Amino acid sequence: MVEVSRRQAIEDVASDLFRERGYAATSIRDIARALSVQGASLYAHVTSKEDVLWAIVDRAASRFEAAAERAEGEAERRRPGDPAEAVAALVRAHVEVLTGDVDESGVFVREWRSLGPERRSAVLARRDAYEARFRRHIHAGIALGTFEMTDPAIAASALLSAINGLASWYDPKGRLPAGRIADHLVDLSLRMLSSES
Amino acid sequence: MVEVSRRQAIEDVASDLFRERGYAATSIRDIARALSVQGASLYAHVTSKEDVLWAIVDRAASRFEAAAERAEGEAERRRPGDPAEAVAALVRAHVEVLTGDVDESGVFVREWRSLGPERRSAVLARRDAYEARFRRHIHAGIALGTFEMTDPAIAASALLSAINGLASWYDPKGRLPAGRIADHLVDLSLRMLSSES
DNA sequence: CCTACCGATCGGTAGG
DNA sequence: CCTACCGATCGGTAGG
Repeated sequence: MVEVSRRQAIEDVASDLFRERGYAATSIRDIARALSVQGASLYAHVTSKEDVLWAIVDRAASRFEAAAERAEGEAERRRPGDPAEAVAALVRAHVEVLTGDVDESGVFVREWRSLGPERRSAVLARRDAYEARFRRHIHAGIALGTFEMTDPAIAASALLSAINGLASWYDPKGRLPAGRIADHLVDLSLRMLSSES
Repeated sequence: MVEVSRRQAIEDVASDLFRERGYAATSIRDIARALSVQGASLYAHVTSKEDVLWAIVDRAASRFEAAAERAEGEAERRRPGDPAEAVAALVRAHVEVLTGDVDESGVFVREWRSLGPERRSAVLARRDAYEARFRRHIHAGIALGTFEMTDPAIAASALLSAINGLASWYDPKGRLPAGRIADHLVDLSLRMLSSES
């Protein structure tokens, strides 16, 4: 990857290390070593270690939000008011963001708890708003009879957990390409929700 | 909870803290403070910090394995060769272990990566063997036509991720009791797999 | 981006 | 279970 800035290079290396060993177990000097500079030199580009984590988590969150927004819009254009179409689009978009940058997404999924109190609760609120997209379509699908009666909150949590698990086992050089995995997860998700009529 | 031993008290407090802040972000002195003793005093009962993590992870793994073994046995006794019955029993057993001790299970699900290389790969192997139980029943169900055609490895990963997500959001004092949550997750799991015939 | 350095904290040991 | 202490490492600053 071509680095546009030193700051970006730091965040890329940090994403890799944070995902691999976790934020707390990664030191500023670990990041610096991977860039062949002294630890103290990083402070010319970042103000704190948490600052780097925040940049990664915030960018990942924005990517997920933007992709979901676009996916919902396109689903609505294709099949207005169709909850299955909307959920399928959301799942596919989520998988695409996740497989598009495993490091960044993995840090977002697993390491946001290491943020300070205000940022942590800000992330929690954004995650809840994101999950609410799924809850809304599940709720609508139940009302329409497209989806089986179920608890929308549990179904949405289970569904998102299922696809977020990908962050732990997806391997870009693995058996299946990202597109095929997305197909499978869309199928599994819809089957989990759909009524059998 | 009545503590049977000082060692057990240490592990209980450590489970709580490891789950809350993560292993790397929790110091031996944090654990000691929660027990109102000096940090160095803990070393009369444990040989290292990783030793404590290992005890927690190993015990949790054993609980999941034992529960799964029993669940498969009972399912086979009730409905021999019925993959749906087996998966339902496995999911229910898993949820019961998880909700039975959120701290221990949460550490097992999230913090096993902090173990040293040998222990980490031992845990990975046990997790794979555990997941293989699900894969086997899914494979059998597809062969029988009970389950929809799908990739058993992806389906098993997705299913386990979905229920493991519980470790992140289950609240013993929450809206729904553990039993009701288990019912929902069993339903969602079977629906995810079952063919619509 | 470097050297030099700060105070704090880490996991762990010695010896009682 | 305590006091006293070890060497190592931590995030971060000063001053160039």
